[in-house]
Amino acid sequence: MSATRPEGYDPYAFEPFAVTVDLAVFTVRESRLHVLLVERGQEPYRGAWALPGGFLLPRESAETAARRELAEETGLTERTAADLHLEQLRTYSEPDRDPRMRVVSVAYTALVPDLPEPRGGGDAAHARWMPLPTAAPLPAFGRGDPPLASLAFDHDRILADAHERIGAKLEYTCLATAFCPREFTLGELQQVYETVWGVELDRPNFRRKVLATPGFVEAVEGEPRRTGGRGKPAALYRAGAASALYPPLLRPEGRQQT
Amino acid sequence: MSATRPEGYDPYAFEPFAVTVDLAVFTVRESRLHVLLVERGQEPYRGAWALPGGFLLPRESAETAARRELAEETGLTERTAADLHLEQLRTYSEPDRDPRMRVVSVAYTALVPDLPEPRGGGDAAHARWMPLPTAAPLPAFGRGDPPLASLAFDHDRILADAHERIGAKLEYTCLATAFCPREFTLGELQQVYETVWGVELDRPNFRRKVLATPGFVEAVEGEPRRTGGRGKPAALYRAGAASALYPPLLRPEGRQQT
DNA sequence: TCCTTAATGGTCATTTTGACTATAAAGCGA
DNA sequence: TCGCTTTATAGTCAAAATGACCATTAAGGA
Repeated sequence: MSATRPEGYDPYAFEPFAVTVDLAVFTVRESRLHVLLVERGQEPYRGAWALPGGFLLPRESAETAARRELAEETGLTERTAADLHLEQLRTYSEPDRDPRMRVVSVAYTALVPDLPEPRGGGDAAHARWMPLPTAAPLPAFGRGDPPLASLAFDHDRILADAHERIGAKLEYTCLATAFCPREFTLGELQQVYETVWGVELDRPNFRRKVLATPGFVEAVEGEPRRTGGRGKPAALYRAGAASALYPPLLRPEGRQQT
Repeated sequence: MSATRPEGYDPYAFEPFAVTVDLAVFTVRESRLHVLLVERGQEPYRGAWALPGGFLLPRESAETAARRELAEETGLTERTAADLHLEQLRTYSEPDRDPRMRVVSVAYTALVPDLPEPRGGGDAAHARWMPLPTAAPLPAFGRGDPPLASLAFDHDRILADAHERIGAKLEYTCLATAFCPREFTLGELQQVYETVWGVELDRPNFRRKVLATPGFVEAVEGEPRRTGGRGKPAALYRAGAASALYPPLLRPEGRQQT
């Protein structure tokens, strides 16, 4: 198919690459978007933070490898991790992205509800939830947080791509519920949107939109939650059967984009 | 990071994979969506049709390899091909997707205006534009077309994913202009939407929407085209500077999705 | 008990759609 | 040359969806 593979050329003569998966695992915690990072124990980038990930096993698909890593890094059993939302982001293959050798990495994005601190076995001991810088439009939260800006390899780029992708997918899918526990209030769901997008939304309008979208959420039988929360107890909902939002729930700043 | 990589494990000991790119190159021709296919000259799947593609060169990124293949298969110079729309679709890595060996393939989607028949050098001699089955909602066109339904490897799946992706992207990006020549009429642009989506759109409404979206298209200075076309000559437009559509141009069937 | 904080229930004006009608400007066949 | 057909364009009108607000309800806390 190319000058590099003329007729008669041996198609078995290929350049070998190492293939890995990298995970951008997000959660919403205390109105901040957090990503799961691990501290590197060896060169290159020893001591730097990086996205969790690892090599594919010989007969594993990237998806399988990603779910395995997800379970390990979050400290959940694979069985529990099987329910988490995981989707392929894109593949990074720049020749020099890893100084050691040629590594092609398939990146995945995972959305999880607020989990306990990562207590995985193995070297996940160095894993930690790191808050992402709050987007401009929101009131400035803790400005003293760890400066998340120079991860190992090209992981800054992967993280940025992942953040952008989930922001976009919240618009036209029911993905936001993946950040919530099994039962949640509309206020919590709205928090997800506000946190990921970095904007504030009008509560009544958000509620109207969500409830008007068939299959987005479904009410839990009886009672609202009372919790220690200050205001009026909110009704509880579960994720519905729909996967797409129609019409979409567009972020307000969309107008300003080019 | 895992039981397979305990502390002290040599991270350099990785399983080698072959890495390829596969291309789903689309064009709109005579109100049908066409994809570029090549006939395989050797086993496996000898004689079957497949998406064009090939191995990454030692120091090439997947993107570079994809653009190189695109130029070769379409018979365009790399310089010309550099202007074509090319974007990464996703990566396919099932262990047995290639019977010969472990191959991880990064798939790309390309959109091109109606080009002459592929006359590439090398083995692109077996390349051909193949019409895709017309989606249900449209009037049944030539039902006697080649049954595009069992491509080599997992290329059916890749093709289906690519088709779905471009359909979705037409909704919220200005991508449709990538199918058109440099100057085009609104009727031609509408054709793109109708062809990819397999629906009919209301002409005045389509026109209103496109012209109301700043940066989608811009009018060409003077005159409309007259061409042999039957009706009133249409005004000519060029692609504008915008890349996103806000609000999006939603396909009508959206409602029926889950 | 009064105040503050959220959740909910509504209203109203604007925007955006979707469905259509009407007019203009070619090409064609008789 | 005269209709007829075809495609482009200009509008109209009502329904649907959004954005901006106001009001009420039901806790928890000082």
